[in-house]
Amino acid sequence: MKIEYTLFHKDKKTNARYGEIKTNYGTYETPIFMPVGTQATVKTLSPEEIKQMHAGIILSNTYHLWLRPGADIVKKAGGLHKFINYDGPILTDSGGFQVFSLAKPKDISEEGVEFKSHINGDKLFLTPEKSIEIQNKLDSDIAMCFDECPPYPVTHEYMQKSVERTIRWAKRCKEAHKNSNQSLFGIVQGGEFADLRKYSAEETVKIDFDGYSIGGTSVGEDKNTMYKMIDYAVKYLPSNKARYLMGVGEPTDILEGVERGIDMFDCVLPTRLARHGHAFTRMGKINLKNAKYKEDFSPIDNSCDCYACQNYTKAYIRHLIVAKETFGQRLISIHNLRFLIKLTEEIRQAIKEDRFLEYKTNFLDKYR
RNA sequence: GCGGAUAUGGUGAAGUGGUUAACACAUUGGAUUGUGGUUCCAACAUGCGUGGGUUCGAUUCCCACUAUCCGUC
Repeated sequence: MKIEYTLFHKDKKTNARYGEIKTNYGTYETPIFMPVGTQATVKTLSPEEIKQMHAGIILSNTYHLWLRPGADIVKKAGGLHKFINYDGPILTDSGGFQVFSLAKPKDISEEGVEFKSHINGDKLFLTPEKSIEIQNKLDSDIAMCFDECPPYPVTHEYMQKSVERTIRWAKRCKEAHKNSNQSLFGIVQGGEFADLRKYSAEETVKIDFDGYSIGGTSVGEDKNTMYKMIDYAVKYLPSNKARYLMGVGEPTDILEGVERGIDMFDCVLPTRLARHGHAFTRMGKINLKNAKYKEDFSPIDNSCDCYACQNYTKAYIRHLIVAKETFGQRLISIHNLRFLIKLTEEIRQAIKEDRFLEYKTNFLDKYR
């Protein structure tokens, strides 16, 4: 079956909403944060550890899995869930963002995008139909439309052409998508332009997808611009479908997104920061490599219930990171992901009790 | 004991008779938002073993001393 979104409660003072998403692999409350596992693994972590931190949906990636090991191999394995031994829901990104972010140089035409593999330089051609075909083979629960994610900033003229093309591609994605067990999300683009966000949202909604996401954020714009991009788009999205803000994962931005009516977030930040020794705490982000933690035998965050905080000290984790031991990367990854997941748990509770703004203010008061 | 060589920041190591003494590692900060896990940026020797001398000026030339290394007895 397709996923089903149910809205339970809307905050009285803001657009924040509490709901749930029913999937073939369980039901999950929203707002939700989704860990990213680009290459069919959340870097450094096992599926068991992902489950232990009460994660719901995880992400994987069309582009990366297409190049390696190849969609057919995943299909032969019995689909992504079996291949990676994860029995929770999986969302696959379409490859649109990767084409933009790492497969340069690229040549965008109406048919699709020609670019070079970042692995071996192979000439590749990705189209909406191809992306959907790959995602079908991967057998994820939620597939994303193949879109163009233009850099920031770009002229209104360019963005308009890009948005129109992304809408035509969205139609082709919908047309190519036949899998009744897989949901398909449309993506709203339009950069920082209010009129284009509106146009993109309205046209994408007309095509009728199982959920909608806001793309083209966190590509270098400042935070206020990003919040405006959300505002411009979200008001044209139907309230009975899930809304997904792509690539956003700073605690501050999650709160701002939730306030504006976003249900789903994903971000590489918690795991990437972890690999570089940075950890989220209630008081803000800290750099565990800092010399001041050499003899700090307290956990990363006293109030955290994660495996790392229950068992290990800053001094030890700092040593592991400085010594480039992967166990350190794992411990902080576990902590950072759990931190964001717990944040969304608390957000949901706050929305239920109509005190989201109060919660947000309290959180931001201490954070940073 | 004799002969020879070398002495540059935490480490390895460039370099020059004259403005800011390369670079790398380490260290210390910072960055990172639909992940190219090993990335990027920045700071870091007021001084070139010690003491004299030559020179307008010496880390660079000369002398002594000290230390280290090699050879030799």
